[in-house]
Amino acid sequence: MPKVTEAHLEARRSQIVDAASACFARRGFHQCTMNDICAEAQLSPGAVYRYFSSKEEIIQAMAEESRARIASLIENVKSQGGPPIQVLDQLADVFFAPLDDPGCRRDCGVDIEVWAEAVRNPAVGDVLVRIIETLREPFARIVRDAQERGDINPRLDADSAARLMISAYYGLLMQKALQPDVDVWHYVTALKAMMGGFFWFGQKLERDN
Amino acid sequence: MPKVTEAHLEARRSQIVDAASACFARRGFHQCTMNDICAEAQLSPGAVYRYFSSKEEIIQAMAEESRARIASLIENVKSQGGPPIQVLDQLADVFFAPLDDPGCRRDCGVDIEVWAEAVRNPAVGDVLVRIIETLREPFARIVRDAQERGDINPRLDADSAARLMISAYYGLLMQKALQPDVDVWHYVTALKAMMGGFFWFGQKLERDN
Amino acid sequence: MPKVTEAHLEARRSQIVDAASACFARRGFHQCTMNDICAEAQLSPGAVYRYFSSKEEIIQAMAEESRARIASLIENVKSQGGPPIQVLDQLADVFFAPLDDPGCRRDCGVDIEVWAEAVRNPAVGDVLVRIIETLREPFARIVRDAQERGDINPRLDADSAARLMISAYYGLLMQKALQPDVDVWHYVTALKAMMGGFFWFGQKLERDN
Amino acid sequence: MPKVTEAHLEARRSQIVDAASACFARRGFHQCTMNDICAEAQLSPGAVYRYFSSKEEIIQAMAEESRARIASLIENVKSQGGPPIQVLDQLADVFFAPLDDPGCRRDCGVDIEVWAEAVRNPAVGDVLVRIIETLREPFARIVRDAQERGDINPRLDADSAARLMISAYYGLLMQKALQPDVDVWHYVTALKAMMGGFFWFGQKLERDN
DNA sequence: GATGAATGAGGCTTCATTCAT
DNA sequence: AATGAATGAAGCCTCATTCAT
Repeated sequence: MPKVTEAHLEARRSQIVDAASACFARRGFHQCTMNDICAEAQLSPGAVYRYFSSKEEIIQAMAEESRARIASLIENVKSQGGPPIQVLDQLADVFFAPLDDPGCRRDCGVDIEVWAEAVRNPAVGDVLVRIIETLREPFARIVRDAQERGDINPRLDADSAARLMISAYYGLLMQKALQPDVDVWHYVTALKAMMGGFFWFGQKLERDN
Repeated sequence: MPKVTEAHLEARRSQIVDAASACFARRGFHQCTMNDICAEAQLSPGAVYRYFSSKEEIIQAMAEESRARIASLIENVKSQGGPPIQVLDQLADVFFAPLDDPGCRRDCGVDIEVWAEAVRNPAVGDVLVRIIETLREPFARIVRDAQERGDINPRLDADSAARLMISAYYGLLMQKALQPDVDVWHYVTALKAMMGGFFWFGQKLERDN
Repeated sequence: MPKVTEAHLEARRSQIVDAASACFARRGFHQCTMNDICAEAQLSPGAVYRYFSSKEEIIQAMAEESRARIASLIENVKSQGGPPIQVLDQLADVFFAPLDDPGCRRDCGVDIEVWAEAVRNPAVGDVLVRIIETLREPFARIVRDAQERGDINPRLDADSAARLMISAYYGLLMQKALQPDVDVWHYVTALKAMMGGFFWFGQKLERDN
Repeated sequence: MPKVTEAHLEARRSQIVDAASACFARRGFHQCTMNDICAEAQLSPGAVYRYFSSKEEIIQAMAEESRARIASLIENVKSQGGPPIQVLDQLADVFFAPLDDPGCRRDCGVDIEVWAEAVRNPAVGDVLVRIIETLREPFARIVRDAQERGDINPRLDADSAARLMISAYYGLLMQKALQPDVDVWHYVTALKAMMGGFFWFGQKLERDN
């Protein structure tokens, strides 16, 4: 009956990662002790260490969960089809909506800490690189497809355009972490205008305002 | 003799902050001990604590030094005058150039760690907010000035535009920290194209390619 | 059906003690966890604890097994009869032969650890004392018998002589544990020479070379 | 003034090693915590870790101290000169005397634990090997010298003879650790008889009884 | 002003043992 | 009889900070 065990194993791992997320959000990585996580997960240290062999591995799992969430977000939007501009619009909406949540400050903080961790910790770094690639590839593909169809200036570097969009997202995330009052939708409007003026020949700027 | 003392005090503080920067770049904040910093600064712990009352205060000072550097960069460019588009172009060049340095990975790492620290630590947070404002204000002013002169679409939210530029900078910084091979100048070209298509009515996209 | 149960119980205990011996030989007592032992024995912790109520009890059982082996070795040799000097010779051969095995380093290590354990742990201590007595008694008896028959100097303290023989064995065991290249048979030859010159009046030294 | 520092450093190391010896004697290595040692040494954990980077390193230092003590014992006796048989006699007296102390059980226990540690821990193993060699070499040299002078049977393997003497010492140490009532001087008498009968042609057994 | 030895709270992790199933 | 997930006390060690000199 590996089914039960497998399910149980995943349930426990989730339980722990969720508890860790909550703790990290509350106090940050380095202020947060394993005991905090254990208490939050209502598990003993020994139990937690059955599922993760170190604090770092929990962070890794958290990053990976984050990656999977992002990948499925993108997949969802892409699977609905539609013209590139609409796909990009929807992606923008889907990604930025959570940043408008008043409680997002916490999650943004964790995201930045994960990023900081990634710089020093190759295992986490790999996951973050995969997140970047998970974002960059579909963005770049959309741009390239549109370029082939003649909708976008063909001389534009698709990868750089994709990276700019990634920057738009993470850059706002960072700013919101410190200044929660920044207006997300004004920012998104400006972003869309930028993408519109940028990408589509003859696109009217007015559409975005 | 307050003059001498003052100078000495500042020299020591600089010495310590520089040592700390080097250590942080090498191993990261939380991996880096006060002893590491003391060794790097060739000072005893007691001496270091004469100038900074905690590790956190050193980080704060480091962030503050970073802010001052950024402010003076901007001041330099602005003081040269010229039309807004040219000022922005030059700002972009000045800011992004260091990211093209092969050794920038380290410094980017420290920047991100400072950001993570800022989220949990109000004193550092304040400094980082001032950095954001140091960037946002002149950017927004340039946009607003251009709007008043009719050079930029008046319906655009100047603050959001400024924040997008900040995002473009920190977003690349983050990506470079994990993927040092990203091409900075392709990215900057795309960024300028975006700003061009975005801001200036009638501006030709071709100018950016 | 107590017979079946009894047999099963003993089989399980043996299985566990053997597994423990293997683990201890591999990594040492204190480096070796109950889980290691369980894995080696292909048994769950719960099962192991059904047969032994603590790790210490396993060590005790291992020591006891060792004692039984030693006792039967001696019994075997003694049951073959023969003059004392020949019995001693054969005992020496039987005891020292295993120390000549290239893999003996491991077993020697375990023996020494058991000895160390015995010092702190009365239960194990008792078993080790019985081992000493298991050796001392027959040795001393052989000496005393020979003294009564006039073959050995009657003024010699039989117990001390027996203890010297025990020392000769365990002393080499210790040296082999650290220096596996020590030549066992040179050592044994010297030992026999010593015993010969020592015990038997008129015995020629030359017999041992 | 490196003098002060150097002296202080050695004093502290001694203080710590002494405290550790006391603790180990009382409770054994693995039952003894770093905190126990700190308390015994009246030092904080941090202080202890300034001088030794791990518990294991303390054990190593203890073993090394033991080696030095043994080496100087031997040096002392040898420097007094005299015929080989007399040197050996004196060495025996000097080595075995401490085993007659009623409190020796503790120290014997520590010695055995060090030996057990040496089997698993190469650093300690090296020190123990040096101890063996510190004993073996002078013993073997004495034997060889006597052989050259014709005092000892030349066909005897000097190294094996030396190792037998080492065994005589450590073997008794082990037995005393478990059976403190063993009579040391009976044992030594028997040992000397053995060496006498063994080594010296024509030597009368009666001299040893 | 400077030194650096000392402090000591507290972090991460291990592992012998238990107990619900 | 057996399983193996869970427990939780306790160990080793770190490191920001202090203070006697």
